[in-house]
Amino acid sequence: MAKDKLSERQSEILNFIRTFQHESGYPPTIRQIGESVGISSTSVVNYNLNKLEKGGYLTRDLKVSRGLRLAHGPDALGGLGDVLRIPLVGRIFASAPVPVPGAATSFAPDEAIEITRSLVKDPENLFALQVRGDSMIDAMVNDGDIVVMRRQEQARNGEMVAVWLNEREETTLKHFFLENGRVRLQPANPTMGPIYADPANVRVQGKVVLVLRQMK
Amino acid sequence: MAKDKLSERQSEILNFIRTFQHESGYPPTIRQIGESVGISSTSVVNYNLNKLEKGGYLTRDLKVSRGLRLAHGPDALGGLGDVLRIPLVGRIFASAPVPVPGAATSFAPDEAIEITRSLVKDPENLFALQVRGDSMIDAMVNDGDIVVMRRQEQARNGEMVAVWLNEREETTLKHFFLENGRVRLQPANPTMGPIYADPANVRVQGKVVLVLRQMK
DNA sequence: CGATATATAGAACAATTGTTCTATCAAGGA
DNA sequence: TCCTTGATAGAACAATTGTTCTATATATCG
Repeated sequence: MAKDKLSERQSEILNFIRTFQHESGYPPTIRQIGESVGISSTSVVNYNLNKLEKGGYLTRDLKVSRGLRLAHGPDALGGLGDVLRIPLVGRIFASAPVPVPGAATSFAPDEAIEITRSLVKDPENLFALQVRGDSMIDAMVNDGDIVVMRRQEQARNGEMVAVWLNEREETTLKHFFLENGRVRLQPANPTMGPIYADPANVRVQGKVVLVLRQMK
Repeated sequence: MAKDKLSERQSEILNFIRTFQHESGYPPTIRQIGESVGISSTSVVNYNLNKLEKGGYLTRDLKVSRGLRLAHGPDALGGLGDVLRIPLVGRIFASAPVPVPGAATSFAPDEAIEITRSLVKDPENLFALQVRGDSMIDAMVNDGDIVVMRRQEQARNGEMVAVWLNEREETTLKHFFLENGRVRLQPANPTMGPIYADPANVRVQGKVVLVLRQMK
């Protein structure tokens, strides 16, 4: 059972939650819902909320006060349609590998940047890093710049990736090319030459999808 | 006392609230805030929240669990409305002045880029240009990059501006410094030296506020 | 009819959560 | 030096709030 049609009461509940959330900035309590809909018993509200959750109309967080949110539907609360919030997971500099966030890790970064979805084609697996130092100027990336990356271990020819070079023990941002069994890493700065490396010594850590430089 | 500058802790708190609200759909509790920022005492969190409310950064509803919301600012509860649509008015290259859009001109560009308001501090008089050619690599700006500029004829020291140099007949992006009656234009690339010019021969066309580079 | 599922009420409970009070410590000012 | 202010900690308290349990009524189905 997924989407049953709503009872009159359940519609009222949804409606009230929507209004309350909009006006208060946070969801109502069970008792507030009951009061607005004319239910004296908290258990009945709870009962209906569970129904609504089963129906996919909202999500609940158990044991959490006001722990519910409307499903992202026609006019969901957040409405964050075209704004992506990308975790700023750390710094990137030449002398250390990229701090790639773990796959299933539900980390909670206290910092994040927001960009419009239109700036990237695929919003999956993105994270952001701030560049530390001048070591990546050959990638046209300056101290303080923010690079948005997608986590991936494989690179296709021509993509700009962050790689860790075992031999040199450094992280660098380069355009990646696999040619005749060796890797050519081409700086973005057209005035500079490529470096070559053995594929075994190159570890791709992510693909650069966006570089942001904010001026003071 | 209205708008004091925030302490490090208070910034963290605001940041956490923003992130939490975004991810959960409702605000955090006092104890959740304390935990995330590293405060063991609920009274200290309460203390800082009151400070923040006095400063106008958020609103609180007394005696209400999770009863706080961020002030309608950079990204208030909804998060919507903080997307700026910036007209892409043309190309910028070395051999021509910047195509600055007219002041009151209500032009209707067919192209535009969208960015979140949080990426710029003042959303007034912005326009965007796409860089053509490799002539601005000394400004760490590559062919294809998009520069977002604010229209202005005056520059303050240290700002990165687009200037037209009468003598050389070229447009360039440099950090601007007025020193002892002459203009020093400093490339963003720290490995390159400045050029000097007579103020009469330097025409500031706009201030660079953001550089965007999208990777294929 | 009897059985089962649905919807509702009321009450009690336990956990969550905001508030308040006292105390400590450092930095200035009088 | 003493006193005030700002910032922090800890604990205790009281209100809020989600959960659970029992009970009742109504319907539907065999």
